[in-house]
Amino acid sequence: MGTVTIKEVAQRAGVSPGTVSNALNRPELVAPATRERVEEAIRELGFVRHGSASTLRAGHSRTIGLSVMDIGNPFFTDVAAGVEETASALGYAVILGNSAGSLEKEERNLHVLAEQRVRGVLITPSDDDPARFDRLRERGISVVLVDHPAHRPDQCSVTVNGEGGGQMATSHLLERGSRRICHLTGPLTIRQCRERATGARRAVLAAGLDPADVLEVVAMPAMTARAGQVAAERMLAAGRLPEAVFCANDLLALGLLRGLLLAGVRVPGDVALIGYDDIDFTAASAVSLSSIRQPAHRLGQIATELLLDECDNPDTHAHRQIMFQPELVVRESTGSPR
Amino acid sequence: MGTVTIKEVAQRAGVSPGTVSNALNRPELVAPATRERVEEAIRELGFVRHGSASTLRAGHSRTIGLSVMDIGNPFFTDVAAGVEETASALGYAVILGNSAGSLEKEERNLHVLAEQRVRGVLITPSDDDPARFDRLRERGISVVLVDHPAHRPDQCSVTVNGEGGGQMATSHLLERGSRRICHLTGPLTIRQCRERATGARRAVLAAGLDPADVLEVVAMPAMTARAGQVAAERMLAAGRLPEAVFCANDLLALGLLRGLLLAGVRVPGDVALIGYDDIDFTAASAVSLSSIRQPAHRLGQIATELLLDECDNPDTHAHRQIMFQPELVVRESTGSPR
DNA sequence: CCATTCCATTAAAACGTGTTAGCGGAATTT
DNA sequence: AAATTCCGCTAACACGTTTTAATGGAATGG
Repeated sequence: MGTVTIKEVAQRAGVSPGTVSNALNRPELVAPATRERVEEAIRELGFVRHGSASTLRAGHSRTIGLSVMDIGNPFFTDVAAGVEETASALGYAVILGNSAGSLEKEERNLHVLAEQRVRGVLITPSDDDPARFDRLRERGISVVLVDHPAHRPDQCSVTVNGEGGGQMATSHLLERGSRRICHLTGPLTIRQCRERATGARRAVLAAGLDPADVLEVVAMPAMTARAGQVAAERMLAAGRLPEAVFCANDLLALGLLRGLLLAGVRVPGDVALIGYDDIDFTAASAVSLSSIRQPAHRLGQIATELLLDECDNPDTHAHRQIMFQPELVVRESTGSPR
Repeated sequence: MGTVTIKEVAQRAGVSPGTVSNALNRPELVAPATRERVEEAIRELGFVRHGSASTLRAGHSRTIGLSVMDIGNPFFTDVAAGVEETASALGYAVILGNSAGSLEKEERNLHVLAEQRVRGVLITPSDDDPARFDRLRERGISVVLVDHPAHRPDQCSVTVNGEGGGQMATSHLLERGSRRICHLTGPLTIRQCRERATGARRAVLAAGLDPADVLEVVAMPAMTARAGQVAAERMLAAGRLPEAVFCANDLLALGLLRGLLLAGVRVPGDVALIGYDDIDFTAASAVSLSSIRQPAHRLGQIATELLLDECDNPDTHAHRQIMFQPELVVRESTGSPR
């Protein structure tokens, strides 16, 4: 009961199991008439191919793994949506893992993915160790890094220029006239945070100014709205507000914005504010938020295409490190002070 | 090369393949000394169990499927996070599908999940047809409905009381003194929208008022911030603003809020506003948004526990239809007019 | 000391599919 | 008409694991 196998389909269609398999996987090998009979038998019996048996015999599966750092962050949600859309269109299933920033959890996820013999893995790694994925690749599991540059030429990666984005945001604040800028960011162990900070510094230098005078970097332990609000409270307690804040993340920016507004600080009048990621909600916030837009959805699409190309055409595949350019979106929070 | 099998591990440890399998799955059957040898061999060779072979032989996998309606909606993201967390803790992998509201896509997802022989499926179905999942259950794939009530006692479901939530929101507006209320919602083909609308109506009746006088229902084709802003523009064009708006969704509410504020309408002074879902961003919006909180993360957790219990203890398992109660969260957007 | 029980281990048979080599017959060429 | 090529199909094995029945040896009881 329950499971109907390829054998029963064969019997019903009056052919051998091998022919049914061919009709499914290499239809051009089987005569139109028999193919029709097989398809009818499949429909009548409600046959569904046993993916595990198929994987076992064929040596590869129709699934890919996706390991992200924070499924709660809309940026990663957008990436995930792009991945799911592309993979699904090509008949691949996506196994989702949320590392939540924990290296241990990430390792556990990768182990599960290895057990499932996924065709490949898309991952936003929590650390910088490039050797960590070698074990996977030795097993024939391709790896594409998402939002993290590959260190070596034999690996694909898809990123957005973080230094460029940081520079863009900071230049915008400088052009606006701000000369005391705070860069509110997350743990500097996170590469994206480091990049954006570097970009900020570079923008100050490019303007012929001394970072020591102009730029103060404040790193919070988390990149959440909650952390942003805490940062606001600290700034207010310290007494001396910066003229502008560049947040490494829209969530931080939204929290900071809320904290400042609650205390009666005017934005952008007293403090200008720019975030990063341009998530959907920035436009709807108290003061609409200027931000650096990243093509998250597209990132997911391209990463998936790269991965599946690497899987399906291992010999012709050329490893690529693709870097998208972010885009400055100016809204009210850095508008001219009224 | 690459794949190291149970056989090689057995050879290295000087035992038979069967013993290695036992050491992995039923350690109590093998003597401590040999178990130690086996574990060492596994470590040395970097052996990873072939999940497909295991599934094929054992007849069931360690994966569950999750099919949601809109991965971009923070409510579902929270659910997904709860699911991933719980499943992962129990050693299960989660295959993610995004139906994007399309029935056809949902069917395709379910087919993929059936092929993968997932242990069970968590689904937020796009329609009301209860028979649609029978085919899955015949194949031994358990189904738990998420955010959708089960019609039959032999099926688990986890929901949040939508009528109650709708009533709660509307009563709150009525108590506040509003007598011309607009209910802004999405397609009424969506069950959640219907429920909330019913709740709104019931609240009006419970207050001894006539819905025809008090309540106007406006259904948008989508439940996005964009749609909310369009709704605001229409209201303004129509000239006559309601005293209060109950939105079936925070995204709609945020969009509406933005549209109203841009036109100089005061919230809650001219129009009071309440949303639904209480997503993270409501607190950070222009005017912080009153909303109906749903325990999304918990929903995901419980649904997963129910599903895995049904899988692991099919005889003792009691099907349950769990309904959570939502919670009113009052913020500025329904505060007393200044 | 023999019979019994118990324990740790093994050999071998599945699970459902993909694939390879080969077979018979029809179509084509000599 | 015989020889060759081609086409559509089949038989049978392999993939890596789990599981059942069987095995041998140690421990226990009479």
